[in-house]
Order: sequence, then structure tokens, then C-alpha cells
Amino acid sequence: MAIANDNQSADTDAQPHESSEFSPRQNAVLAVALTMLVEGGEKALTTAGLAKAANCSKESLYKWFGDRDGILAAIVIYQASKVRGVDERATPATPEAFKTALTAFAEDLLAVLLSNTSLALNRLSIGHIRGETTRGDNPGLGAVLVDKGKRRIEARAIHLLTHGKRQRFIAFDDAATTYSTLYGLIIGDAHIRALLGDDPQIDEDGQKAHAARAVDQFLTLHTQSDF
Amino acid sequence: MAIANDNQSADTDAQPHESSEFSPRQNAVLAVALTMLVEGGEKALTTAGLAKAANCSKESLYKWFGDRDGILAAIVIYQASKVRGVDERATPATPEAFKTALTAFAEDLLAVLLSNTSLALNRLSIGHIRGETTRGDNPGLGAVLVDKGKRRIEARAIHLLTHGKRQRFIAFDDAATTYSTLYGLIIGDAHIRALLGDDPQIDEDGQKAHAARAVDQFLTLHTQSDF
DNA sequence: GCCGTACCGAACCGTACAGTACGGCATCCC
DNA sequence: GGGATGCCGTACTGTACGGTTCGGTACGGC
Repeated sequence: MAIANDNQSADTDAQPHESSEFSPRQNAVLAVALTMLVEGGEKALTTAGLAKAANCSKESLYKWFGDRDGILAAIVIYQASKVRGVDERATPATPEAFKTALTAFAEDLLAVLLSNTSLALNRLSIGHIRGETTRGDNPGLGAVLVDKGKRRIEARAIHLLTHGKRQRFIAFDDAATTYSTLYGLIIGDAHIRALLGDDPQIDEDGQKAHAARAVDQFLTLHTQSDF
Repeated sequence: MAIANDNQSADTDAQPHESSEFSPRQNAVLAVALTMLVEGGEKALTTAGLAKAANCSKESLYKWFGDRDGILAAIVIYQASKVRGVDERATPATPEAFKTALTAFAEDLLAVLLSNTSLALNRLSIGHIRGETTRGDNPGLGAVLVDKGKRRIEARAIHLLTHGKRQRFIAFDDAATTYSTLYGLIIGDAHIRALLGDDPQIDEDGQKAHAARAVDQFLTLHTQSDF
């Protein structure tokens, strides 16, 4: 833990803490680490192996990231920094545009969740759950870190849903529950199957069709106002 | 691997291969192992620790289960042997009874998937995914083994769904797709959240309410015949 | 009594891997 | 030039844990 982040020289000026979490060199190393993680799982990511693959020394790894867990955390942060922003200004004005926005979200969600990178990162985080209840020393673990990506997607969807409700495109009571429904219709049991290694993934077109069907079902459930 | 299963004396008679996969002593050891796995994750389950906790010797562990992976596999089998049978004779005759059966399934699914045992076993299997594509020597790994439990539940649901279709209670085209929808409506993102350690689990009553709502939604989507 | 089987307990071995230490080689600054 | 810094590469330490071996004990059959 304890990500060093001493790439910036000193605390003289407000460094761009958000855009460049790590130095370019460190980002390159993290990219290699992520690749190793995707193909081979967590066990394949040893410090010696990473150092050799990334042409850096173990000493540097430990200086930059503290320890092995720090490397794992950095990988998650590194990847989370690449997820598309919330796109706050997406406020479709017509029901058709709203449906289009929903469909786009569904396609994105499917593509992301079934990508090898996401699967690897989810597997990593899931594997790092122990009796970590009431653990105060570190900021949670895999769970909280992955949520850095998950929450952002969720926020985007809930933003869209509440907007649709305000515009009377759809009707619902609780946003979180409604989001869960939408999520379930889109993903079904595909995610857990993929996590478990059930290869028969659907192709690109299949995903689009699936997303469209899920959105249709979702709108069927939530268009008739029930109050 | 290579579960020994030499608890029966010889191959003189057809032993009850289905009901008692392991000897009582072995089952007791597996129960301890499962407990250790549930609280503490895979890393907490060491052979030495299990031997001490179960009051047996490591030698016996290796004789019975072959190696550590054999122990893990045995745990999965041991737990899978406890899931309720398919209940093939569940053929509700009225729409109300059909809905009741669906609701019962939904409640069961929620309860099982969010139980600590199921979560621990899923985490274990997910953590055992590597480049295990095209592996012929062992019968798959975690994925296939957990499916021993997953498929049984799925079979029960699909059986129920096709029965409902035959009786004209519901309408659908593809059973697998429809099952995925039902699964998604019931589970939503609760499973992945739980797997990631998101504690805010809903209580018993919340689960029942959630199940009822999911079944309502499912019937809304599939009652109007569309042909 | 003796033998075989099954088991426990403890010691032991081998190895993989996290983490550390150190020598050497650049580059920058004075 | 000479020091300081940053990094590579390699070698090393410590340890945890999977797997094996072996002595000792209880039981059941002959």
C-alpha cells in the first residue's frame, strides 16, 4: 500500500493530481503490469516478472508503489483513469433521443463488463476479499478500488434515469432500484458466466441486439406511469 | 487433482456413488475446510491449517484428495451435493400456482447467491481462472465445478419456464434468453456487489419483496402473447 | 501372539516469491 | 573534474507453504 507518488519534485505547486496520477514511465510500467494481469491472472504478476517485462528494476517498483499491493492498487487506478467521463451534458430532449442514450449506455456497459481487462480487474478485486470487515488502516481494498470505475458508470446511468423521469419519459420511485433493474436486464447472468470462464461470449452484433432488447424491456416496464 | 475416493473397500458392489461421495470422516473434514474458506478466503485455507483445525494429518489429506486442488474440488462437490434436487414434479396447473412457483424460485436464488458459502465458492472459482483454455488433463476447474451447482438451479428454472410456456401462462421464444432475463431481474447487480464485498446486504424481508417485484416485472414482460 | 490397515503428529525438504542491498552506469548540475 | 540523483541488473535473505517421509498408536482379522 502507501502509493508513493513522489514523481513530482516537491509540493511547491499544485500538481495536476487528477489528470496524471503517475509519471509517464510509471504509466508504461503499469500498462505492462495490466497486460500481464489480463493474460495469466494475478498469480502471473510477480514483482520479478514485472520488472523484467517492463525493463525496470524491482527497486524502482518498490520505490514507486510501496509493495505488491501498491502495484495492484496502482493498476486499478491507472485503468480507472481511462474510463470515459460522466458526460454530464447528455440531456436528451425527446423520447427517441432518450431511448438512444439508454441504448448507448447499454452497449457500453456490455462492452466494458465483458472486456478482458474488466474481467481481469474484477477477478483481481474479488480475489482480494478476506475478513476485511472493519479494516481501518487501508482505504478498503479491491472492492472500493474497482468501485472507482463502477460508481462512475453507475452515476452516468442514474443521471440519465433521473433526467428521463424529470422529462416524464419514464416513471419510477427509487433510482437505485431502477438502476438495478436496468443493469439486470442488460447483463443478465453474462457477467458471472464470463467471470467464471464460460467462454461462449456473444459477438459484437449479438451485444448490440441484446442491448436493444434490454432497453425495450426496460421501457416496457417503466413507461406507463403508475401513480 | 485426482480425487482418490478410496474410502470404499473395493469395487465388489455398486457403492452409492451419488449420495455419499465421501466418507463421513472426509465429509467432516470438508465441512471444516468450507468453514475456513468462508471466513478468510482461499489464502486462509492451508493444508497445515486444515489438518490442525480438522484434527487430521496432512498425510491423510493428501491420501484422500491428492493435492491442494483436489481439496478445493472436493469442497465444491461436497457443497454441490447439498443443493436441493430439481423438483421435477413441480408442474403448477394454474397461473397463480405458476407465479407462486416462480416466486419461490426467485427467493431461493437470491438466498443462495447471497449466502456466504456461495459467495466464498464463487470467489474461489473465479480466482482459479488462468489461461486454462484448451486444458485437457483436468475436467476444467472452478468454472466447471461451480457449474455443478449453477446448472442445477438453471435447469430447474428452465424446466419451470418451458412448462409455463406449454400451459400458455407465459410466452417466449428462446428459453436460455428468457432465463437470462429472469435471472437479471432477480439479481440485478446485487451478486457482483456482494462478490466485491459491498456489505449493505438486504435483509430477509427485503429479499422476499425484491423477489416478488422481479417476478411481477418478468410476468409483465412475458404474459402478452406476441404471435 | 503377529500382520495389515488407517490414522495422527511432527519433522523435514524444496521452491517460489516478496522484499532488500549493492555495484555500476548514465545524466544533470556545480 | 566531482558529487548527487535516478535507475538498472543481479544477487541475496527470509519465510510461507505445498508436499513427503517416518515413527508411533489403535484396531481388526487370523
